[in-house]
Amino acid sequence: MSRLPDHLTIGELSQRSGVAPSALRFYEDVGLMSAERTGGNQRRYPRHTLRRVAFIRAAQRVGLSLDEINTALATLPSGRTPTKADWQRVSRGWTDRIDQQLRDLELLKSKLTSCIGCGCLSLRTCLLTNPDDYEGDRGVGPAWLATDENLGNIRE
Amino acid sequence: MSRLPDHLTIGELSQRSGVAPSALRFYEDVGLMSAERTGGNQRRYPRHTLRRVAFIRAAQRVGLSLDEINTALATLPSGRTPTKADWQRVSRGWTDRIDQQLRDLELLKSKLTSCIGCGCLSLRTCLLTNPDDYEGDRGVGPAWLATDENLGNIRE
DNA sequence: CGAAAACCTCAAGTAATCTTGAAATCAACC
DNA sequence: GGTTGATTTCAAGATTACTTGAGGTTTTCG
Repeated sequence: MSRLPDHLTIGELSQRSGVAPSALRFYEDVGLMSAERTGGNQRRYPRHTLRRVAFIRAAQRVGLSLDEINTALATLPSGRTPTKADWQRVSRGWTDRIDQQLRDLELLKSKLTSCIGCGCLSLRTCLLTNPDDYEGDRGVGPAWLATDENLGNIRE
Repeated sequence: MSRLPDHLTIGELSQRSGVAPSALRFYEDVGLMSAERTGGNQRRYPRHTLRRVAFIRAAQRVGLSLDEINTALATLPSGRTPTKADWQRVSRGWTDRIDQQLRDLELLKSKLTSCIGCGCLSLRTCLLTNPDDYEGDRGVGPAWLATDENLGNIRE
């Protein structure tokens, strides 16, 4: 229980990271991590692998694909142990990314709110679906948005 | 061009909604929408179908799966045309959902920020991956977080 | 009328991220 | 040393949301 070995089995790493063994093997397959092996060919993970798994999961939560994570990891120096500065450089991008996501969500929310206000769900005015305005050739102005007749024919 | 027919072909609906024909057919397959047919079996969409497509895409942007969207649509009255109130009820849930997403992201960001501050990426302290705290039996206190030796063994 | 563009169905493929299962081996414990 | 639980590999399957292709029909337009 409290033995604190400096190598973890895949089961232990799974327990402690909350990532299924199958996922860990998968990460290895795609080159995101590696493992030492016992004489009997079982994986043994050095302790710092926990950090690597943390990195991967955190990056995923920021919305990176495994491919992108691989790329991000590749920008870390392979010759030497990454410094705090290296790590900060990489994770800085995440903060930016989160900020962008926050902005997107805020925008979506405000659009949705005005949609609820008018109750229309018009493709033209409610740009939930099309971030860029696009052409539709209906000749009806904004007034129709509020008319009851235009509402909710969603279920036909 | 400006004929404004009250039925659209799949190509027209695709153009105006920005959704590929194949996707529209797919939505029909999974029961998200329906279409009238010509004598020659081609789809013809009543104009309000645009709104339904808008609904679907908007819901997707809020993070709903097509299954969830189907469920949401099912809560709309099938006998009558949904009212503005019906529609607002449904989309209210979206706003809540967006708010939740915003909260999650803010939390993630603040955690990430403190992680960057210490540069550690410890599974225990940076709960990016595990929202709920969990047990790890290392006996080392917070102090190690700042030591250089613990940093960035991400690339082993 | 006849050609071209658009549409039809159905099956299969794609992409990402894993999970499951089978059959066999390894490690740990008494 | 044997039993049991953990681990191994490899192939195939799961899920979501579509796209692509083949082979054939319909619509439209000149």
